[in-house]
Amino acid sequence: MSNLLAAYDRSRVPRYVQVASVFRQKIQSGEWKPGQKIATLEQLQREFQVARVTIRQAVELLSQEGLLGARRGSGTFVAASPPARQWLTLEATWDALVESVKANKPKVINVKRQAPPPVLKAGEGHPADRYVAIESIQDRDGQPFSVVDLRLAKRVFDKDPKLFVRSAALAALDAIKGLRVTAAHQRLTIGSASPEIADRLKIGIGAPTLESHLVVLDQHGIAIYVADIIYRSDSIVLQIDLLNRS
Amino acid sequence: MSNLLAAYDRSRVPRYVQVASVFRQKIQSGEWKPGQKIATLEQLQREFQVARVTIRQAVELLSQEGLLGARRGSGTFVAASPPARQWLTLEATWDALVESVKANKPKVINVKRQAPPPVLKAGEGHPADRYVAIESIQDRDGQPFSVVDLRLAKRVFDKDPKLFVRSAALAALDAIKGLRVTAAHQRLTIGSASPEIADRLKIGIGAPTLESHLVVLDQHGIAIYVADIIYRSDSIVLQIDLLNRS
DNA sequence: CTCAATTTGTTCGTATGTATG
DNA sequence: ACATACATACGAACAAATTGA
Repeated sequence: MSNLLAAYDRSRVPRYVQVASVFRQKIQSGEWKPGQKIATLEQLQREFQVARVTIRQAVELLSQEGLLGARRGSGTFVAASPPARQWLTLEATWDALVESVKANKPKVINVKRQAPPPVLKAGEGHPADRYVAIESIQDRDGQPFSVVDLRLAKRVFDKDPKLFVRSAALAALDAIKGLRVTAAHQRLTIGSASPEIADRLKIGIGAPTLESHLVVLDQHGIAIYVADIIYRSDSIVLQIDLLNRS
Repeated sequence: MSNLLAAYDRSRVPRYVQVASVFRQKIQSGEWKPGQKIATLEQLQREFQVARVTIRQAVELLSQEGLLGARRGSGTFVAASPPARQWLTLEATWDALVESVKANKPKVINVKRQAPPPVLKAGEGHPADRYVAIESIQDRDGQPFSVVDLRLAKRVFDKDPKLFVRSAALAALDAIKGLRVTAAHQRLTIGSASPEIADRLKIGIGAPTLESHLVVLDQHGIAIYVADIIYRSDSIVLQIDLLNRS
């Protein structure tokens, strides 16, 4: 085994939190099965090269999350039915994406009728004359899972303002007649939550996020839809059919 | 402005680390430009609602990373040329993916001629008779960026064992004659690094990772290639053309 | 049933890190 | 830089519950 102590120090996260995140992963991956008794504190202490109290703190943390339960004299056990993770599937094709966002009812936070144009990189088309900005939060089961900062070409927005505010803009785009989408491109990266985002997604500041930069072009190569979408990183799955036979 | 103090407490990461991660994001996103003078400690202290020393600690952390520099009496400045991030683009179509991995020279850590079959979920095809396991690390510029845990159908592996060990297995798959790939599916999630992975990728334990579960089926629906690939989450971009007109 | 071994829970002392004013 | 308070981390010891011989 390699040098664990050096690994702990590569991060400034408290050790018991690091240990807890390893435990959590083991439970969620199924390496530790529901109801199973895990190793004793002493064994774990040796395995993770930390003090017993530190293991205890990690166990304590996961007990609060409902993933572990410790019983004095008998041992520590994985919960019989650990809280199931609610996965949210991100789609990687236009049709599937539009279909999946139809169910969304965004909470609109802010609408600016006159907004500065979005920053477009090479290959992201030409800017429209004017843009409208729409900020919104997407929920599922009352839990926020993404924050959307959208620039929409005003010309497009004006075709049906209410529709764009009431429903997911992508679905609205698809529904509008006489509009031809000729290119749609998504760029995904992993970032960390700013204070505003952390507040809106109910996650910690600096917690990992999945950031999507989504650009849609019309038949003239004009960027009519430019969104920066930030998802909470737990509970997000991206499914990609590499051969595109849907 | 919302309640920052509650947001800090949602995470057990030290405050100055949280503040530092916000600063880092501002620099990397370009909101704070190279060479620019940032706000004074007093202003930042008010904005972030933390003590002065806490801001100082965050600045200190980023100074060590070469992103900030503080000069007594004059202020704190963004580095003139912050260390550029090396982006690694993940492709979302078979052809682009195969093309992109051709340049990879994996460091093979371990090869097992007889390995247990991979765990296949619904829609991931049928298992082959026998599998070979290959563990490897992918580097770029001497920096490890991913760890691959691969199960390869033995029948396929035996067609050219050296090729599979020497080059990226996906490219090798594509190169082998008489093999028809009929489906290839990728499932991406965001996870956290186990001690082993942390050690191999030179990141902190529990640091966010991008996990790819990649399954390739042959003409009989047999899962001939099943890989679990773990990437460091910084420096990864996923490009998706939603309309597939490449 | 009793006893001893096992296992978690709790506390003490100490040192260092974090956070505030 | 200082004073203060609390969190983290370690090692060690002891208490309390459980188990099985």
